[in-house]
Amino acid sequence: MARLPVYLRILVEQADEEVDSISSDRLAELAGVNAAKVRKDLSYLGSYGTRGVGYEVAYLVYQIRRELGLTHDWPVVIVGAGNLGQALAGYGGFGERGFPVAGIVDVDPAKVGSVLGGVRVRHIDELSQIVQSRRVNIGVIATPSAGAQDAAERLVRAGVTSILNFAPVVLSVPRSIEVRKVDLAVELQILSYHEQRRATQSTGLRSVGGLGTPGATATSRPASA
Amino acid sequence: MARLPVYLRILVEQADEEVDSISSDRLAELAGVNAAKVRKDLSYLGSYGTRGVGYEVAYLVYQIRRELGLTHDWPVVIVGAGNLGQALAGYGGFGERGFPVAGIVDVDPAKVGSVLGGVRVRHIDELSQIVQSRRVNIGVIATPSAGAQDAAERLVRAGVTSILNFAPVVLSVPRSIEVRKVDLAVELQILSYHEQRRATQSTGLRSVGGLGTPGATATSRPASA
DNA sequence: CATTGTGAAGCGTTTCACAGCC
DNA sequence: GGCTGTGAAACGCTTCACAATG
Repeated sequence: MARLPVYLRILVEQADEEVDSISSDRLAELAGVNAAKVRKDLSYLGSYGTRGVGYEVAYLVYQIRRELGLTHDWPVVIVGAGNLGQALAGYGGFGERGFPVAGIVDVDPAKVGSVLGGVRVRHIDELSQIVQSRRVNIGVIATPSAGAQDAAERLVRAGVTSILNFAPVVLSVPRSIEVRKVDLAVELQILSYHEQRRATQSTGLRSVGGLGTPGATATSRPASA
Repeated sequence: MARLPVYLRILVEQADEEVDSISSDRLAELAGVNAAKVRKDLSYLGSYGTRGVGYEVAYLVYQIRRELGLTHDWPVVIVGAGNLGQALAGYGGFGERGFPVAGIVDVDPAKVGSVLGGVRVRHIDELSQIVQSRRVNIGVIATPSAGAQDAAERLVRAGVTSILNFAPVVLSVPRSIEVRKVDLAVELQILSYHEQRRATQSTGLRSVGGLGTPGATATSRPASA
């Protein structure tokens, strides 16, 4: 599931380069995964490749877009106009990829009014109004930890049904709400874990064991030709 | 593995609130996971709880920190001083959590010299020098997609052994390098997939099936008392 | 007697391996 | 001949269930 967006990006790139047919082998190589996995994944879409040939790029792009619901835009609203909120709003790739920023809100009246990436920061009390008038389904939480739960509750009350949470807290929301979390500290700590293993392994300071590193965890394999 | 940092954060919070003993049940509730999972996870650390009582918070914090290699700081270097790089540098929580920003570099001479979050932006040619003098092991790629592979190669050449990549591309690096990826577009597209399912399910436009949503995927469960 | 630690079962995902097809 | 589609095996992670124990 998390791989479909990756395939999609690669396929779009390939289409830009006038490639119109691709094998599972090649796609796997570009995506840094196993070819059998690519075929299994694509088989769930019900879309068919051609045996002996491969998959038609344009058709696959269409199918994946369809499956992911990317046939139309999904406006998002950002809660929190601090460093991160500003960066997200300013990052053009958001709108480009079908997720235009319908609004940014903050609790701090001092932040209201400034313009970020073409969108004016509004007060959080206007959240419901933005969500309703712009038909927003997806909310992004870019507040400090302390404000995240409140932001989530406001988003849910406003009618948002999916949340992307950048705050390092476990949100408590109704189970019908889809939540995804991006936690920078967690990512860095996982890297730190590997660095530490590296260090202790070579010096033999610690005996054995530790948590598993099956093969090459989350690591991208070289994909050059 | 990815859960240890979450436990750690919660345990530190609990310690701040003067809680000195915690059961797997309670920790599981706060972390939004199953209690058996917590116990299994903690058992890998070799750290022992007390049957009938629970785990000693301070001791667990120490053990997890140790396992994750968080007993000392890991300076990081950020490549790319655009929106995201700026936000990352400006985000204080980075240094607080043991990952001080040792430097920010950019290819664009126009960006060099400005100061972000107390760190002056330097030219990418100085990367090696920063990595070596500051003993940096972890690099963060915050460049546009087009520059990411080059950034990765420079980081590796400079001696970095772990990379956190925010660019939506599959990096090709030696297998000894640990890479983690944070892809905002992928996260949003996964949410879009769920939104789309929601929409089609209720209107019955599409028949059945689709990719699995086992239970409540990646969703945090309510954890209130 | 509440709670840990852990074998064993359950389950979803990955990989293999090859039949089927163009 | 080359490549897809897919049963079946392998694997790893999650959950159960309960014996062990402070």
